[in-house]
Amino acid sequence: MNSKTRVQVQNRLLAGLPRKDLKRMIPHLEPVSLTLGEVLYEPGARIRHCYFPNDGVVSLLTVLEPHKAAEVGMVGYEGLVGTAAVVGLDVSMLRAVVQGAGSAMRMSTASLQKEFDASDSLHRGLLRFTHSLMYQIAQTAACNRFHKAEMRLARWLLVTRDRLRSETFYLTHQFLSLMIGARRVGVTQAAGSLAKRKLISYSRGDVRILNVKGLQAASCECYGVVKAMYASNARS
Amino acid sequence: MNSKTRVQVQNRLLAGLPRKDLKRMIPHLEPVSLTLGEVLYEPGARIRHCYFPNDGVVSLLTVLEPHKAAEVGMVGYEGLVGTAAVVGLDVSMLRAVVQGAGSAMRMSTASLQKEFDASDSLHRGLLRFTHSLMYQIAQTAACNRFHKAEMRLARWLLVTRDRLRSETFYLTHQFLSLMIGARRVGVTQAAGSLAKRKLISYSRGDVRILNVKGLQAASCECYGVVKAMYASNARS
DNA sequence: CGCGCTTAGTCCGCTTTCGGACATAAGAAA
DNA sequence: TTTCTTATGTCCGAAAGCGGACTAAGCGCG
Repeated sequence: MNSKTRVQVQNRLLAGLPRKDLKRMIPHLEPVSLTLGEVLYEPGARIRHCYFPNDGVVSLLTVLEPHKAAEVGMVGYEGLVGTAAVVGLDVSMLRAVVQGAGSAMRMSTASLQKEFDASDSLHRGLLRFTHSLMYQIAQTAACNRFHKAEMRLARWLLVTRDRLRSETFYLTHQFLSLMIGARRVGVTQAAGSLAKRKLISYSRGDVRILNVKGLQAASCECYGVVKAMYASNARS
Repeated sequence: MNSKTRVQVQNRLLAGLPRKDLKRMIPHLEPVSLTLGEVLYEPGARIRHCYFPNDGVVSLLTVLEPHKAAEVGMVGYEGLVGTAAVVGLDVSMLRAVVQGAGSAMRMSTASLQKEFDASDSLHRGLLRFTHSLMYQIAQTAACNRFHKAEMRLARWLLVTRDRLRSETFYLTHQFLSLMIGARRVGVTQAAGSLAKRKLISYSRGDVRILNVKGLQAASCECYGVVKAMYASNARS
């Protein structure tokens, strides 16, 4: 039994495929671990592999300057990182960075392009996911414009909690500031305010979510909107 | 000669199709005029038709509250309004509103879905356009976060100028405020500042761009970034 | 002509964020 | 233990944006 067959495929796009299609893909799928902070794509760089996360989370960031970026979307086990490469746009405009450690199945873009044409199921699943992601990004665009740092932080923590299925994770203020597109100081203040209200605790990178309901109340509606959108997408 | 055959198909997605594919689609394509301010989709409403603009521009907005919205993308003759419907997500999350009058070919989503499956060319063109749009939205998400109202306004005017191929157009401050996601007062101030520097003139809705170079300097880099992205996409 | 509607310009006080600098504090390394 | 590095917490003045209210200017229409 080699490492490939040992890995559980939890990715929803892959798991939803007919056995036949998945079997054909297996030889081209390489299990890889996603380590915290790992950068999968950098803007302007060629996309050589696409990633089907099994667990963990990958954040997509628009980078304006090296230390000025904002997260525009998150991809977990429900999707694929690198959708653009599938249609031939293989130079990334975004930075993709592992934000919650986990594992993924990766595939060269060339192989994936072939499979994309060969498997109707994969084709449909990918297109549908892409559009969900687009809506997520669109919601984030408005959120970035209108909602305060504290609300965005609360939203971000909730989304991350859902994805990682955990109430605690490791994050520095510096990292969070890149995610929600604020200054580190802004994160310190927002996190302090949430902590004061016992919604979270925070200690040197160790975040604990103490009160989910309360955190939802402190976040913006974008959390619920995007979650509902993904849920309805999963059903249909 | 009926009205259908009289209309010039200028839309790039349609014009790029093999004659055979286009011929098959013609009976299902209905020429419609896009009138300024017309709302094609409202969030939550079903998408019944998709639009291939020939000229004019359609803005895509994320709406948070009836009078709180931000534009996340613009679609003109290079694309299609309603891409999501093609993959079965036929409830719009965005508002689509005609921002520059013109004309389009429209098609029922059912017909378009069939053609999407039948025509490889259309299929490829649509997927590629969708990803360009996604990048555009992602850039806007960061722009909304980091750039000042005046820069966003300058960017918006430049993009609109490119799309409409005109140096003058009709826009109220109220309308612009929805586009760039600011208050009407914010638009008044920003427009006043640009006018003072002789980059534009503004009089009761009548906008004239006086100095393109200067306006570019006053705008954020997002203008160039998105423009370059579309250009490279058109080439490849 | 004049009323009323839409569009535009201004003012105010308040909150949020910015950019920069600086002072702790916890862990890791020496 | 001491030193370094990284992570946090705090403070400042300045800028931008918010929400609301109010004035003024153009325009159509009776």
